[in-house]
Amino acid sequence: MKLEYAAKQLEALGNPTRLSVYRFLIQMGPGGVPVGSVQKELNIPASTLSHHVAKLVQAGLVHQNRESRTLFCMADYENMNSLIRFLVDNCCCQTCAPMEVTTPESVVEQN
Amino acid sequence: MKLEYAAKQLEALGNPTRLSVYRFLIQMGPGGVPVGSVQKELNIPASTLSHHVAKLVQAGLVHQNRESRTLFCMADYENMNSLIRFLVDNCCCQTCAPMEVTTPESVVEQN
DNA sequence: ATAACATTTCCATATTTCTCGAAATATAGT
DNA sequence: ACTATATTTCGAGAAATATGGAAATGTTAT
Repeated sequence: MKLEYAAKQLEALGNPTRLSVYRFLIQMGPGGVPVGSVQKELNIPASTLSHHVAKLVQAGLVHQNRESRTLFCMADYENMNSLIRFLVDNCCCQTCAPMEVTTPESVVEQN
Repeated sequence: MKLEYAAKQLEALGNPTRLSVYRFLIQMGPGGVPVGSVQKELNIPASTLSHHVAKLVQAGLVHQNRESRTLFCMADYENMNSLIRFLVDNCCCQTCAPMEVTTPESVVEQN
């Protein structure tokens, strides 16, 4: 993964509101949740939330999937795994007892 | 680790310049490097670099250690490990084949 | 004391981010 | 057509970030 791309994802997560949104999406599982549910659950004004979600989508950390009137949001597990791998490979002590990270083989280096 | 603290660290890393500084510090090993070396190596004006380093220090990701005239900077491995653990525990697919992360037992939950 | 060196702080500017109400858009039901 | 629902876009202000030259600080050597 390119450093610029990783930085963009880290920046997207580097805001308490967005990080809590992302965590919530993870907690809600791969099926995703309507934006409105996030809004009510975390008590974020609709337009503010929309901006934050857009930023997460732009960074490739969240997907959206329209189902008639409701827009479902879901965390992108693979991109998150790639990001964590970037951190482990590039930003972790190399000589220390290594952090062993096992990922499903579906997670491939990309971007 | 508290979400706000994790967000602060992610924000600190979420800038290409700072991320490259941090990566460089990691690469240079636990002994640390003078600020000036970072400056020359990565070609960042002194005052700009100083600001960025300060932000990394504030986030607890970098330590500084003065040795006469030169100020050595070194990555904080433990806090980085805690951050990665936060991401794995809170922001990763819980039902997927889990990412197994083994850390030295010295790494303890903090903040 | 003065000079050289390493780094930070001061300062100013340009840019970006964050916030959120109001209006717009898009979809579905009556 | 009209209404209700779900979400985004517009617009605008306040705050924060990023950048870097110049001056200040602290340290060592002469």
